[in-house]
Amino acid sequence: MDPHLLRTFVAVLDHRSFSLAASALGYTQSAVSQHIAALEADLGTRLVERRPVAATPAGARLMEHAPALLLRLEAARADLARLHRAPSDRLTLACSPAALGAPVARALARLRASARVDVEVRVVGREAVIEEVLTARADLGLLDGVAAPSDPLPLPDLGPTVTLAASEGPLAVIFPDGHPLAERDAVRLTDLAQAQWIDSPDTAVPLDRLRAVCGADGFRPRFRHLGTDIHGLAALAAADHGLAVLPLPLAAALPGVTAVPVRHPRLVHRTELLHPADPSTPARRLTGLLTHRDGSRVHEDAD
Amino acid sequence: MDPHLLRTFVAVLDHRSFSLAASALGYTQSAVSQHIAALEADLGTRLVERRPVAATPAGARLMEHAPALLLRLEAARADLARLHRAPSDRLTLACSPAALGAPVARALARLRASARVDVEVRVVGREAVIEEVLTARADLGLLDGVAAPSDPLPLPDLGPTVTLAASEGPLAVIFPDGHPLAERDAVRLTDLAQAQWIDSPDTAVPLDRLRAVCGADGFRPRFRHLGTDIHGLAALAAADHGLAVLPLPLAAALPGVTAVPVRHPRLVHRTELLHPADPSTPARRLTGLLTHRDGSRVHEDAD
DNA sequence: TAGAATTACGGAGGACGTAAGAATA
DNA sequence: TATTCTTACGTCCTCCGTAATTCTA
Repeated sequence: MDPHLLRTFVAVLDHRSFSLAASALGYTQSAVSQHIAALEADLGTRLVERRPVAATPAGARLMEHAPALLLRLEAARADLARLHRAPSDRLTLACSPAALGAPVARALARLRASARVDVEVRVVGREAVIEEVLTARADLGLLDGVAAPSDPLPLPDLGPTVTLAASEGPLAVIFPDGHPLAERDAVRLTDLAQAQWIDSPDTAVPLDRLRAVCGADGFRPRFRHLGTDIHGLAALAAADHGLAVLPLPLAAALPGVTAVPVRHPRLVHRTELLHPADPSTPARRLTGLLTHRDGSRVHEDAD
Repeated sequence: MDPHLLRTFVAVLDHRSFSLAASALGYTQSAVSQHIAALEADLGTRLVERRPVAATPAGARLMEHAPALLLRLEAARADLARLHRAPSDRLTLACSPAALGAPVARALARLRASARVDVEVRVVGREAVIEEVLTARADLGLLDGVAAPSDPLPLPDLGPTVTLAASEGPLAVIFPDGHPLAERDAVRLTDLAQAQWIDSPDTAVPLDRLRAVCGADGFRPRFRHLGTDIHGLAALAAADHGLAVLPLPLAAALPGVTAVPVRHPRLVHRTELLHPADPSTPARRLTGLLTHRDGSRVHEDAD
């Protein structure tokens, strides 16, 4: 279970090919073959089916461990490296799309007004936000999702190196303009379980999360939208491809769609701040700006 | 960051000695010294101070990663091994002390009545429960704690290999018999923040958890009780060394102390079932018995 | 039969033990 | 000065590349 072997194991299954994995990792085919053989010998099981290359049941099980393990390993190294890097005026913020709203933009403006700070915001998928923070490619992360009021978002293990802060606001469903339900003051999510939904796991609230949080079946995806582009999602929703759940302030400003608040179940759109154990000075300042406003937390509905 | 190096790094800090770590791991002193040197070279930082042996700041940081990392690695291996082990009539259950109440005992009785199953229950500390399940030394785990009603317990990352089920019941504070507050029908935890508390992190509800869940400071430990022995804790509480929080049904049966229900904040004693992805047949049956009774979940207060 | 994984083999480098050398309490 | 860690060095073993071999779509 040498991490090198795990890394090539993951690469082999990702590429569905020994040779492609080899060139991706800078090895020869032969080395990759030996890695897989060594791993299989070590674990006493066949992990990969060849021709075509695919995971055996045991390999699939290992694939549930290996990427997380490698990420944690890299995170540990990045965490140590952070201890010794020079203090910087640069702030890199990894952000899921719906977490980047007006409050964050304003907090960044205040940060730049108060000191000379170069800012880089990277809008990426939810899992990538975690990855960027853990590996110190970003100084801070902002991750949005849906939860019961004042509950935290369910996050995978972030290790000892990050903590959380949050803001909360109302949720909305976006309907195409003129849709019968777009007239409503509010909707119940459970009434819409059987509607047409767009699954946009990185941009909107993922449908499996809606299912979990509503405790209801339904929310079956008929249309999948990959990427981190809220406007594109709005265009799809406007063209009646399906519904999606977004934070209300953001959804209300989208063209071609009407945002209707979610009334039931009682849920909020929540943003968590992923905060390394040992943040840079600009990161610490932004954390202060984001989590305190007149001594209380930022609420998006305060806008 | 070879796991072998991490393992000796952890052993060195655990033993506060290179030579002790070496003999514990079956290496020579020299090898351990080389391991530490290699790790320090790899990470570009001094990790341990010698004479006396202690962690540097960077080493302390690494110690927040390394044990979890090694556990996850062992967990992955154990998970794969589980796939290929022979079906067994034996059930090993790892259990935190306050999770082992009458409902669990009865479920085990029903299991044994319905089939020939050898049972082994290991009562261990909370962290050890997780460890035993992840490394497949136990088939199932039962872990108790305190949370808001219907909230899950905050658990560290359990990987993809385990899921949870739960039972919930009321909480109580134990007072020495005859204590003025022992007459009450109920108490508010926040009123007791400044009282004398016994910190018994593995047996009762850990004080830091009380602090977190009450959102209040206080609950400062003056007396620490290590081990997994509820009766011993009761003896200490009866002798007026301090208070502790336990599940009500269990606390009510303890000698020398009076159990007073916690009314506020609204909290429950919750038990989570740690369930491997691929459990043995007896484990699956016990899970069924524990999580369903007449189609609903077990509630300890149903007794 | 061509594309792709495996096996054979050799050289370079790494890992660990023995033993001698420094450092600190 | 005794204990404990470090360094030097030799051996063995592992790792990876080249190249020949086997497999299968």
